[in-house]
Amino acid sequence: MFLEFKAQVESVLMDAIQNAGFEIEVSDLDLEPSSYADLASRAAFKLASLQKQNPKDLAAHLVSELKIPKGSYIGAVKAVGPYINFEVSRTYIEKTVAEVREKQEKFGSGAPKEKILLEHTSANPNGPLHVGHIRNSIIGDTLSRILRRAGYDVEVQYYVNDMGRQIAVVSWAFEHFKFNQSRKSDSAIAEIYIKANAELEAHPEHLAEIDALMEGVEQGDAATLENFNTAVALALEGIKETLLRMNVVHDKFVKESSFLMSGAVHAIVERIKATGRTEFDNGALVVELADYGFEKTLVIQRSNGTSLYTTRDLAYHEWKAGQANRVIDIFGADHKLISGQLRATLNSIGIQEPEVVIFEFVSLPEGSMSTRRGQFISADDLFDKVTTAAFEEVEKRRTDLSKATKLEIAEMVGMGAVRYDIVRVSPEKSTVFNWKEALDFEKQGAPYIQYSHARACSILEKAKEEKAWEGPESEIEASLLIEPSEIALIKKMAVFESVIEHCARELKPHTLAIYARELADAFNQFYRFVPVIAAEEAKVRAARLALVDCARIVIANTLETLGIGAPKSM
RNA sequence: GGGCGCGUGGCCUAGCCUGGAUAAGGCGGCAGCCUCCUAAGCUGUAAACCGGGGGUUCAAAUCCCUUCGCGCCCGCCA
Repeated sequence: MFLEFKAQVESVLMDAIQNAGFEIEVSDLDLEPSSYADLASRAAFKLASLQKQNPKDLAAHLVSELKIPKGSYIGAVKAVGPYINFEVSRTYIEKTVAEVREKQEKFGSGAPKEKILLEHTSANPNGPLHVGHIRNSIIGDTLSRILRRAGYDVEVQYYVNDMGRQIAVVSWAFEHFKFNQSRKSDSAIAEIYIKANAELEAHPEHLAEIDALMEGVEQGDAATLENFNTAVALALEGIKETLLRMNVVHDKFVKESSFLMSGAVHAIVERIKATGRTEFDNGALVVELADYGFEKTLVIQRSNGTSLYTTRDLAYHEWKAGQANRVIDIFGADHKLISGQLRATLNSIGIQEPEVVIFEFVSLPEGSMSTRRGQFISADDLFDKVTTAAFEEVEKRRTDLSKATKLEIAEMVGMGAVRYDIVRVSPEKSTVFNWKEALDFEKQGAPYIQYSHARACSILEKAKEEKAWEGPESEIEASLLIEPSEIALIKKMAVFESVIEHCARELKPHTLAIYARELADAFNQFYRFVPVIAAEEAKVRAARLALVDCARIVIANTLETLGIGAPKSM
């Protein structure tokens, strides 16, 4: 709805500018929402410098030239100083309500678009996911949900490192340490992986055994492969469980080894060699990328002839490029350089490069996290503590509910809090994990938004019980929705689609988190100031109930896009 | 040493790309609001010269230069 409004403002304003005898680009209209107007134009500033005239006079002049067609989404227009302020019309308000009621869970969705292949998480299967990994999962999953809502056909993949050095260490660890069957499989893997690393550090003479294992896999040795697979499967089983609890789902788990087996790794190395930008450096095959701005060469083959992660990743990206129109990767800040080199190398052989979203690190007060050193807070641990804290909150507030219901709510609230807490911060900000904040269900969090959803549901439920509501299909007079907080709420709902569109274009999921909070703010203020069930007139009550239903829908759609549960009661 | 990112009230963040109207929100502080649809809510209030310095511009948190601080990277690891 908002996008149509904006288009109308653009068209009307461009006409006025033309009628006034000026010329300007649409982008110079500088249309932005502000606290003064639904859309404000700063075109007068631009024209002022071109025409050498006072921007105030220009703004007033342009407003006098404006012609607003009947039934337009544009209501009042005012020149305030150099600004031209546009308000939406009643038509806009009432159509928004009608559109939400009609489209329901589809409200805010865009038209079908091309296929996108999005890769996220892809953590090494050498232990459980920790709080650093889940920033990747949550950014990636939220982005995939945003893109789907925007209309893209999104396939989500997890790239499984099933043959790197770390996995060789895990495999080696299996033969030297006892695997604890009673623990969650990924944690048990981490346990022996940490021991193995300590052992290898103390006795570096064993490192040759790791190299031997890696060569075995590279050459397709059945027994070694089998051992690697067992280790990877165990770790992955636990990781998948953790992802599922976060409401994160991957369509495919793609193994690195498959590209070696298929010959794709060998083929792409040959293709890179054919560009003439490779050379041997102490026996290793390296790619020269100075013309792409990289001082260091990129090693794509060890001197013993085996491939590296990067080599297999090149083959993986070649394959991905053939599967979709766009390829998006979510990587941690430690991948900045390597992903740049990867892109450059792909570009040099004419393969479509991925769009890379980089997020900065989550560290602990005592330093950065490391699975190898055993210094990390596992995601499972965080989830358990958060849902326990949420359960205590529910217990305090709702003595009327069964334990099962309270547990269900606590799970939604706790996991929602985790997801929201991570997604609300823009990815380029590095953060320090803090237990106190993680366990604090503050207003700027998922519980606040979930609570506004529960309140909306509760009003509708009560109205149904009291037979005061004819249900979502009832005829209403939207013209009765005139309270300031009603209008503010409707305007907030109307921009949902444009927020989705913006997040999808910029690949910035945190903007949606901020919108969710603002939407909840708008609903809570409406809730506070406008009686619904207690409304005097039946027609007004019906219109307000319909509005509550709309708010319920848009809040639920927003939460769904954030991958956060929308409890009907809490 | 080089590259990239970040630096906004006591604390955590939004805004920066695409410069413009009082720098926005939360936590914490202070003062209020439950005979009324769930107080995980609402209202009010104090608190920031947007790390420092310089520049561009009619206009800079936003762009440019410089400097300081923090994070990440600069492996035949991933």
